[in-house]
Amino acid sequence: MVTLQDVAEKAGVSPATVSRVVRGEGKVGDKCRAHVKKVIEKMGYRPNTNARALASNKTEIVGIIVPNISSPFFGTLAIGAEEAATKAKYKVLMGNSHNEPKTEQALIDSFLEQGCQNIILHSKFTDDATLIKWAKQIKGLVIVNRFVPEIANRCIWLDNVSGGRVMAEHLINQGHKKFAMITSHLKIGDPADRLVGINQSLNRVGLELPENNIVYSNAGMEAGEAGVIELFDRGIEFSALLCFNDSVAIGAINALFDRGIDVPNDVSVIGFDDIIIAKICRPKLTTMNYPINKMAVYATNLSMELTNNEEQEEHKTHLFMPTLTERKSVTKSAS
Amino acid sequence: MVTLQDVAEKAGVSPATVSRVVRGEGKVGDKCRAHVKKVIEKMGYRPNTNARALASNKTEIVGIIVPNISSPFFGTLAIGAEEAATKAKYKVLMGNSHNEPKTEQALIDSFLEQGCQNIILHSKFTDDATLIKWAKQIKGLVIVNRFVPEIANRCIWLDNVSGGRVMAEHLINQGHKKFAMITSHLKIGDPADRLVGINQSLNRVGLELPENNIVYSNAGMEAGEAGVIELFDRGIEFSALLCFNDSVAIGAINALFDRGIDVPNDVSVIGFDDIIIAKICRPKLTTMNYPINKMAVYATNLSMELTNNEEQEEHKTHLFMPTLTERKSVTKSAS
DNA sequence: TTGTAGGCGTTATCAG
DNA sequence: CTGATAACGCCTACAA
Repeated sequence: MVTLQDVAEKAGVSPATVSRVVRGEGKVGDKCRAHVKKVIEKMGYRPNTNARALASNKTEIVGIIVPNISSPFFGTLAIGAEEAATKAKYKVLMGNSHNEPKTEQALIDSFLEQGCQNIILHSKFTDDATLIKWAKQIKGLVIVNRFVPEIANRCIWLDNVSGGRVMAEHLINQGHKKFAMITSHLKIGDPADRLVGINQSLNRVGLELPENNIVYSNAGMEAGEAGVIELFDRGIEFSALLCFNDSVAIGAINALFDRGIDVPNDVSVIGFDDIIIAKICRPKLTTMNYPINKMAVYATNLSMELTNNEEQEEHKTHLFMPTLTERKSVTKSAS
Repeated sequence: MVTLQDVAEKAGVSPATVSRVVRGEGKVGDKCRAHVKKVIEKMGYRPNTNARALASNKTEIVGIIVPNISSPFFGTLAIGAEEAATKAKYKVLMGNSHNEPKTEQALIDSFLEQGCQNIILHSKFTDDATLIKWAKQIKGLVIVNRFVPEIANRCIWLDNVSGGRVMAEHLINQGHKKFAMITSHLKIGDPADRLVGINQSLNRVGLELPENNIVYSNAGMEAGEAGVIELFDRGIEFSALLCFNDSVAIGAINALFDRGIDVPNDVSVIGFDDIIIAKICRPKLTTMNYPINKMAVYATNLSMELTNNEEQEEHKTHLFMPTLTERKSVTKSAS
């Protein structure tokens, strides 16, 4: 392994000078710099990241913590973060929390131990207080998909109320009047916000989504299937079904299909997230696009700015808007 | 930050002793050890990974390099590797090669720079010679989904010939006689091996897959759609369609559906990989299960054994078998 | 603009 | 069994 020292000797300069040209900082004469660069090239010198981290107490690593990277949504998040990190020559550490706060804490500790001060965190079950504590000890901590007022400027999140509003409006514009919904049993956060938006749009035109037309469950495909069955058991009539996310929507469509109900001709279904399978399923899903990739890129850049002492407006947060993606699962109401 | 020194002073012993108890190596008196441990606990000491790496020239990091972690297949791979790594208290570096050898090389360099000697690599486009070179300089390099004879004991791969055989057999057992296939345009590696297996099964019972019944394209959903159209343009008749992977299969099913052809009643379709969407699509896909998660776990453990100087049989490779997963896209032939 | 030297937190080799 | 004491490779004041 070639060290800074080796290069310095070969080039006939001091280690300090080589260090300067490697980092591109400090004053170095043009001739000298060119010469050193050539020697570095020739010897194939690569700085030792660990030594550098030890001496400078800094690293160029961003850590990504998500529930499960194999889900398309988080995979997309990870790709965005990785892209931004790689572009800045940062490395990326990855960890799956499986939605367990304990695991999350362990990952944070592990990353910190590695000297990683840039962490992109997607956390739904760790309490605000803990997040605030972490934010204090981790300069580059950024939270994705959650809003914590005390650390607003570290939060990159989505306007779920607006999302709910837009999806309901679209259905209204297609002439739908009878709605049902399959959403998450979590009564706070995203699901609740979307419901607020949906009701805003509905109420404005004198329509409503009766509580009895809402099935609360978890957020997977099975939930969509079970949700449809539950709605039928309750004897609910509806021409438009709002789903918490695309997986739920696809499960619902399958269950409807099994009962001989065609989507979109008999019932319209709308999803949320716009994950890859929304383009693959049949019918292709009309859904709200969640710009998670862009958000991840943004979050990563923000994190790096944070650790590089770049000026950040403390009293600002980072809110993204979901947008309607029209495909084939929603159509005009027959009535 | 609490250092080894701090602990040593507080405990009234030398740094060397603390280091010994931290690492659990070397001889330390029972009393002494217990006392030091208590102090460590009380002070909340965490070893500095970078200093450790610098001094010992070892790290506990495994690097994962895949084309694109947001695809379900690679996401599943990553989850398996991460799980095994985390269990051994290793950290995980992640990189996406996007199938570009240059990017792959850059990632390898980057990981090496970090001191990472455990690398799980999924590479299809880097040549054997380069892989062999890497294997020489990276003690814990393990290749997933590829066989390179010279470094056989570092290769974790799938018996694609057997996979092809099994999928064809299943179709034969259902009474199918007219086959078509949409596969990858790569004439070597996985696609070719599967084709060999398919032909073995077919030939044994006097059947065949004529070259004209094969469409070569890439491996995405669009390829499946285009493939079906191409087959019809050629006027091919078939009751069973073999697809290179699940995405292709789903694209094919959609294209068939658009033409009023029902799967599985009119045509049976079989996929490969058994990614998550195989359970989600309609009809649920009959496909070959690719145990990529297990393979990733295995690969990661092997990599760690390799760097820990555990005995490894040089003349051994690691071959996994795909298995048939029956769902709803294949049925008995009408004829 | 360039060089010197001390230090970052651990490991590991010797003595004792 | 325990304790000094060099490394490890690089950064960074401080000098020159």
